[in-house]
Amino acid sequence: MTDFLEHPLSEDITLPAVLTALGDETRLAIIAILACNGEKAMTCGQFLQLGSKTAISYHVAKLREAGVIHVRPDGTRRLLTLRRDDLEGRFPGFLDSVIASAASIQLPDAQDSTGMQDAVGGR
Amino acid sequence: MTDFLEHPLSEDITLPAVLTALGDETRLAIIAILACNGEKAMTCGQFLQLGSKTAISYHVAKLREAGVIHVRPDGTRRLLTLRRDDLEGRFPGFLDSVIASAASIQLPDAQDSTGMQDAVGGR
DNA sequence: TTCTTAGTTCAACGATCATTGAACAATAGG
DNA sequence: CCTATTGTTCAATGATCGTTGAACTAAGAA
Repeated sequence: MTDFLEHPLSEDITLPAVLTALGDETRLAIIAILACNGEKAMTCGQFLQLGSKTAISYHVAKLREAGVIHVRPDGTRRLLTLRRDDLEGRFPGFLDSVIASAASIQLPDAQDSTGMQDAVGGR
Repeated sequence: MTDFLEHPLSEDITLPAVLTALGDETRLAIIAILACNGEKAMTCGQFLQLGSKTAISYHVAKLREAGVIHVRPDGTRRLLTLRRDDLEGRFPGFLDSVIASAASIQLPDAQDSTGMQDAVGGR
């Protein structure tokens, strides 16, 4: 596993890149879930409701490369956090409005019918 | 010219569609210019600095289909306006933050070196 | 009518996208 | 050691994207 995860510097985060990164239902769901999880980091595995292991890895990389999230290796896991402060500094008010609007979107539910089960609470 | 231009109803405007529509430098420039033009409508021809006639037509259609702008036929022209109220109703604060952030992006300048010349005023 | 202006439509093209499955790497636990 | 667990990488696939140029439509002006 390449341990040097590239993150753009705050000042290198661009609006088109962020908009493109968020213009996908899966990635929007990821940041919505991250946001309503407070400051706590989450792992890739907690998003498997949204797609295959490979797909999540792909989308997480997109969000990281755009500067939307930070990814920190922790053993075999990756701890994901929203880059709230960096985004607020670059595009004031933007992330909050996106999160507020995205929160009302129904998450693509997993292959059972028990509702969100522990989609947000983690496991 | 098909005179029935399809616009999504306000309640059918989705966040992923809007984010995707704005995740392109040319389209971001279009809405930034529209925004700093106040309430006044603009025509496609006023954006030819940003690309060919065909390209502008393509991007304007994308913005319209996503619900970001309204397009009204007026003779052979199309009068473009931002759907400010509809977007504010659906995603409060979103458009303003995007416009504020996009305003500081340098517009792709035309093929001369005189700066922005009449980038906003049209030709 | 003819000519011009404003914009659309179409087919083509190369580029990027999102997904899949198989293989792999790295850590953790027995 | 062996074996899960967690996540990445790769090649392949079909879909969508953004641009181009040519042809076209619609309206206005001479």
